[in-house]
Amino acid sequence: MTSRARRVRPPAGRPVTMNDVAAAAGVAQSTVSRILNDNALSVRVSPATRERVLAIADELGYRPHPIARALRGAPTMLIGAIVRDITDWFFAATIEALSSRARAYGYSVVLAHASAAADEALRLTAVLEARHCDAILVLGDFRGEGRLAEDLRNLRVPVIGLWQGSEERGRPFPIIGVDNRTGIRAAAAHLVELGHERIAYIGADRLGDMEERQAAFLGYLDETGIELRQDHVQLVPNTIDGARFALSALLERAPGPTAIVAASDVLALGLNRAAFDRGLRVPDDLSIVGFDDIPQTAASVPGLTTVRMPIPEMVEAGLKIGVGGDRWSGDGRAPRVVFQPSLVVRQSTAAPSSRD
Amino acid sequence: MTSRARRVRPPAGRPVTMNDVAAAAGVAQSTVSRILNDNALSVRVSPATRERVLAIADELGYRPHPIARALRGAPTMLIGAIVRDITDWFFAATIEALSSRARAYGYSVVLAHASAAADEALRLTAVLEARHCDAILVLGDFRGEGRLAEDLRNLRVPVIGLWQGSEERGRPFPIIGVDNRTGIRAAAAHLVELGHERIAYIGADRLGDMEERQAAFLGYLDETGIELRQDHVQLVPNTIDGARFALSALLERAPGPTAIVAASDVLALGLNRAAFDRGLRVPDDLSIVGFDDIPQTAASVPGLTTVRMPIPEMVEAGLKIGVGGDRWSGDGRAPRVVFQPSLVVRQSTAAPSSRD
DNA sequence: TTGTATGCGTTATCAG
DNA sequence: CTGATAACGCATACAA
Repeated sequence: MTSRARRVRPPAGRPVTMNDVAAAAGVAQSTVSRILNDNALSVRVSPATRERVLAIADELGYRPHPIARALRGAPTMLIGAIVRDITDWFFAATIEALSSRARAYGYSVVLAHASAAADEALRLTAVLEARHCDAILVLGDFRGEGRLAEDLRNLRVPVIGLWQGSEERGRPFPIIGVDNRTGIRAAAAHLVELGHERIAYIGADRLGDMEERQAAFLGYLDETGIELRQDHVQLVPNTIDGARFALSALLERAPGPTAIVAASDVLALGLNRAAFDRGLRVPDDLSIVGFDDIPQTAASVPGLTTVRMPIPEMVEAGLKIGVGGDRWSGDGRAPRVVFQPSLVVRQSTAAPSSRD
Repeated sequence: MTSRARRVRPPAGRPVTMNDVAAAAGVAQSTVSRILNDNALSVRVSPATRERVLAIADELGYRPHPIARALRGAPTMLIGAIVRDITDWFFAATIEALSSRARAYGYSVVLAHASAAADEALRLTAVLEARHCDAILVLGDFRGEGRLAEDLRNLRVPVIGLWQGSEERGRPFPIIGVDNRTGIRAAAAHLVELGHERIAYIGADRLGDMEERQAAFLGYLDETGIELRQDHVQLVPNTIDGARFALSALLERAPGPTAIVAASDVLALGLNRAAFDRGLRVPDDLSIVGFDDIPQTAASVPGLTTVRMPIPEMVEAGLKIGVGGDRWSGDGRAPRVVFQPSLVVRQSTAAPSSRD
């Protein structure tokens, strides 16, 4: 250890910059920069200075300043997730999958939920912070939030929509969705095959995917000639309590349904709990089939028959388009990817009991 | 509209900067800057130029560049959340609460989960991106991730730990926790009052809070003179499947427990489902009490007796210390806030059935 | 009242 | 091989 080996720590209380390292090493700051990112550089530095600078950088505890890098145009390695309602278990599961998958790409996730009291200022905020991000995933349907759509349109970063419903209104960004029609028809067909004849539907209003599921349900019953009472279609908030409310409405006029198709697992699980609270046994007195296959179904008593949504695969597809190999150039038609759901039969569905 | 009214849009394909606005308005960039943040400025600009510049900024669609601002030292309005396991429903609920509360402060949340395959590089990443943030909340116990702790220590931003367990090892940052002892004793006392005598415990290993709960449970049984069989304490992963495994183990040697204290709701819900799959009725054959009162309990059949964790309040306290009015100066002892949990009795607990 | 100049921490392009 | 120097977009002390 030479007499010069002990170097002056720059005044603690301030992060160590390249300048500090350069000063301590007696070289130019640009030299430090070159050494510290030697990856794709054409110029080479002498092993001697490299060693020295690296050692000093380490000793001083130098850490690159991501914001300064970002200002220079480097990617921020941040993915923005604009989510309609983070309290919705479905979107929670989505964020979980997104966060996990994003990490595989080296990205982290910035949450911006626009839900509920989404007044103008907040929508703007969500968009402003978006400029921190390398890509934005819009999770869920944001119809009615006209301003958000417009803000997104003016953004410089790629935007990918997931679960936006399938309407083709010339959206300027890629969309990833699911074949709701196939999913719902599988669910309804399953109930019909079990022998149910009074099948109800509960869903939520104003949400693209939900509306498609409702239409698919009505279409299927129509085709198969099964009668559907008007009051056996209930539209409620997509919550546990919403489902409770829906069940009350469905049972108001006898005979009630022997089976219910719920447009989401949240509603299905809420239905299941509400049925229990009313003393109805599932599936003996009431069959329930959900949609999404969220992780919460693993704790459901009884196990929930549902339509599996390939959440991880869909998120992965979104990442590929946003920051991965499938990046969309922005030319021509925005790509649309549609995934196929599949029925998962568990214990919440059975043949209608004979006493009906 | 004068002949000069149509101004040249700066070459689309690049965000509009203050310079663009300045050029279009024929003023200096600094003037634009002054006008655009007129808040606490001592200097005044002429109403004429102000009008003009504002109009042009609007016309050009100027948006401030948050990264440039951040480089100048402005807060990023980002809160980092380092979470041990985002698939854990408890932490999912925490993130939900955090995201909601943070918005009230004008902040968004950056997720960085360090879980599972947390190799060195990733830990560093988590810390690097941290410099984007104005504060960091560490959710859950990270013992064993020694490097993370060290990295956090060197950080320039305030760090607040939540649910780290209560050990007082001279941590250099504020901690917010819950009184595990009181919570577990309330749960156990409830079962004892119902008449249970064979009470088991299941929890997870290596987690600060979990260990405290276990110790509290053992201590309580000891005090009240209730016998505890060695194999009636099961340590498993904090998952639905972990609980399933634990139940198998608990029932291996007759007589099995008539009641189980689970160290988390995830375990309790898993237990409930596993009991159902084995044909055990809850609470008739088996009483279950959980810990946390996560939102998923609202869908549980039957309703889960549990110990309520004041998640929103705790998150709020963390935000107050990190970015709110209770900011910690860094001097003296780091503050510790301990919240009190409370028992919520629902349907998963009852007196042991007489056939036992 | 407004313009000029400087710096925040990097990276990149020049010269030397 | 290395050292100046100029951006990146913005805020601000200082000069006019």
